[in-house]
Amino acid sequence: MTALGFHSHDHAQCVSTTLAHAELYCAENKLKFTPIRRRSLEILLAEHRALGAYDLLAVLGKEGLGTAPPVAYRALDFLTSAGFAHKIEGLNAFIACAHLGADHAPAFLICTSCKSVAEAEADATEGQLGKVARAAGFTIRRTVIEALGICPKCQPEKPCA
Amino acid sequence: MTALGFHSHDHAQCVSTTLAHAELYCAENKLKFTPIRRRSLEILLAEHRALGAYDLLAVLGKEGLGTAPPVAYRALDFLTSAGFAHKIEGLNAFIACAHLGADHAPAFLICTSCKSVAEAEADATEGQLGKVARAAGFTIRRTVIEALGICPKCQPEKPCA
DNA sequence: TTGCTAAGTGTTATGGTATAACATATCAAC
DNA sequence: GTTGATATGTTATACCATAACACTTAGCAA
Repeated sequence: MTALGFHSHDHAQCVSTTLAHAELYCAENKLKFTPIRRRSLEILLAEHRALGAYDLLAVLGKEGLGTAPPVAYRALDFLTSAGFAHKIEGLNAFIACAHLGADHAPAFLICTSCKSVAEAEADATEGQLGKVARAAGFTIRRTVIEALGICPKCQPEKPCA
Repeated sequence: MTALGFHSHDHAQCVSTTLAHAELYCAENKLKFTPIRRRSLEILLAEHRALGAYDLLAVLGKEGLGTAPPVAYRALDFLTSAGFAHKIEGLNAFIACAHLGADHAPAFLICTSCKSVAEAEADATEGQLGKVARAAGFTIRRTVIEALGICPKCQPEKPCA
């Protein structure tokens, strides 16, 4: 279980391979990876940051792909349903999935200084939350696990670039 | 570590003792527990459910304590800062704290059927999230840990009253 | 081909959440 | 009683999200 997002990597490749996986996944599951949806995922992938729906919409608008809010929300609904993106509840914003394809319980480390977001796997049913839930007779359907704080690049010793 | 909220209890007493504790805490810390703030906490305490800011505002309004949104948000800011209430990010709603006074990292079990909310303690820095954060060199300042699911009363066998 | 159906898109309007900004009032400390 | 800090009143606005309906497109069946 590692947290992707705070270390450098070949970003162009990370984008293109993720898109390719999404393409494949849609083909296998008879999902329609339309231009708006594909482009929306590309836009999210372009950053390891969470984007608001209206941020996404602004980019789509510039490219002639739609200007009304439902355009963005529909694309985001599709991407989150397919597991290609997640919503960061603490920010009312969305981010491309870093572990594409798997049905998983994501956890996020969110830097409040530079706004970058790292995604980790956290099977909550095995952690403290799972223990509490079982003890209470509570059945977990979905978890929201987010840590707000300071990423390694933004630690006091080396301020964020 | 237990999850309060899904079992029955003496609610009137739970409200009054919590208010008394809040009163004491404010006196000790030179915080001003004004009528709006006190009444807002009472309103939240009256339910083991999360209330939206505008739900709270509606009640305050009926009682002549203010009708404009900032009234509710200021009261909620005070209550959350003092640790008397928490925001449930997944619901954009607020709930009275069940472990008043302690500076703690709350975790919530939220029933999507009857909307009741249980609060548990979850010191995230000791769990999986803490491990991931340390491995990534990330410093946690605040955590959002919420499980959406079905509470014991709402399990299929015994539908929610 | 035609026609049906399901899914996607375009658009308008509206609802729900949250805060900026500035005026006024209150209260404790000096 | 003046000052300064904090709280409140108020208006306006910004941001986040969805309802509802018209229209289009793709895939499939007769």
